[in-house]
Amino acid sequence: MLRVYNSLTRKIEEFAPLRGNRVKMYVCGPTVYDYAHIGHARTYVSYDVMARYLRNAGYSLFYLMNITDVDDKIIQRAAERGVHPLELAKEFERYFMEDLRDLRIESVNLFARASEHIDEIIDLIKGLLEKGFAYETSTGVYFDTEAFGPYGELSGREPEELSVHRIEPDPTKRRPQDFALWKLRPETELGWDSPWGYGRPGWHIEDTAIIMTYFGPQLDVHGGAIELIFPHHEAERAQAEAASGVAPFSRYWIHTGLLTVEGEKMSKSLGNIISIREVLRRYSAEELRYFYASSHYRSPVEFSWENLEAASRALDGIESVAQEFRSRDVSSEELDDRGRGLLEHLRTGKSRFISALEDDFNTPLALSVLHDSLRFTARYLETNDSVPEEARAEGEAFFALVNSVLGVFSGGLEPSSQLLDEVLSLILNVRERLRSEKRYELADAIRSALDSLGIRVEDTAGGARWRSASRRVVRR
RNA sequence: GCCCGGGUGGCCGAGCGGCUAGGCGGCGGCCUGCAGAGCCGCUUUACAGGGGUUCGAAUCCCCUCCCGGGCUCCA
Repeated sequence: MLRVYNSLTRKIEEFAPLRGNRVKMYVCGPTVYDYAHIGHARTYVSYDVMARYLRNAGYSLFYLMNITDVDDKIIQRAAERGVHPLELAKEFERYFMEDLRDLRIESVNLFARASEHIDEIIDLIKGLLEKGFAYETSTGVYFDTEAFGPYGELSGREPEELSVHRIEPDPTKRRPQDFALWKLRPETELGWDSPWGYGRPGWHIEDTAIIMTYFGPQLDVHGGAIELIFPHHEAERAQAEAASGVAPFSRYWIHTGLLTVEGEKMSKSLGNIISIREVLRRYSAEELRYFYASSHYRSPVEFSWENLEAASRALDGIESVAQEFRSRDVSSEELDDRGRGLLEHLRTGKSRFISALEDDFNTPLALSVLHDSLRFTARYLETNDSVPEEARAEGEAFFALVNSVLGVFSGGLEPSSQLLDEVLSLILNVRERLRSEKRYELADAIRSALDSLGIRVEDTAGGARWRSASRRVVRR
């Protein structure tokens, strides 16, 4: 039974979708005006793991993500470059999609652009005005936070503290905490006609409109990074529940912790950005995903190249043992005590791995279970040449599960092509010959040349063995 | 200032009333032409500080200190 932390109740709750085993999940997507960084990746990989887990556990998941392509920052950046805002947005949306692909994120069912849901946004605002949750002024349409009782509940704020503000509020608003649903803008700027005049939607309304378009008044999981809980998610919830009269808008509100660098969150304003593509030039997606999985999704995660390197080494050890395990001969003889022990250990390992994930997606604990199982396996391999077929099947199932949820194994665990196998065995045979003739310089040169191709050669007592090490993204 | 999270061994990071977490790094050993990986041993009587509750506290309660985030740009 899956249990998840719900930000709304601040408790771990049993996960039960609104209808049967169907799960509607929405995650706040990017504002596409620049390259995404590894803080964004942390969030998207976290939800990817949750999505993979849910599907693996038998849920029928529909995963929806918005693309914010209407936004002041996009407009500003486009003006600087002398291009149309939607052109600029398209360009960075393309880069974002490339990043997702390179991060092995394929779990999103539908991406929805704000610019393509203006009608729905306008309808939603109309509804809010009719029900008395919004009011019109000379600068736009605003949400009346006082009319919506539970405002502040999600982020745990009292009404009086909500009026505190850093930026001078629009003077036509009734209260500082009221927020824009529609902003009137000059016709020279990007915008659309509306019953209230030419302009653009406010920050929060696109998400609500998109969710309600595809999911109706309720969804199961609403996700995003913790920094969005206020005011963004607070506002989304208010808009939706006010408009539909149905509560809760989202059954579970899930928030990911932020990625920090030297203790501070990664953000443009601090100038401590490392882009996804920059990291993927040096480390594989699998290594980065392992790094993320090694801390809990709600905890802040401190990025450093050293920490990523440590993750890479840990993953390397896992792959090495797994590879060795699968390369051994299979024995179909009756199980002896040790064989039975291995089988049992792998079986309980797999179930403990699942239990860890069921506990609010505790990936660090799940990884420790994996290490534990592999250490046991490695010990077995120290003193046994072959692997009982039952244990082999159990191990394969375990690794397949790990990979389908976490996506941390690179080519090393995929079946390689026959041609590659044959070519490598040819090369390694020649190299063996060189070694037996003590021509080590040439043998070592071959090993290091293969290594730079992503083929790691390891000489063991039983002969040379190779595996494809993590594949870095190579962009032409 | 107010509101949320946190502070666990050299580093990362689970645990959240009793049971060796795990990983990375370092040192020694086995194996080995070298490298790598693995195995064995050590680093390991760690839980910010101070009070309390309890037979028993990293875990519960109170106080203090420190760090991160939010307080209408943000994944």
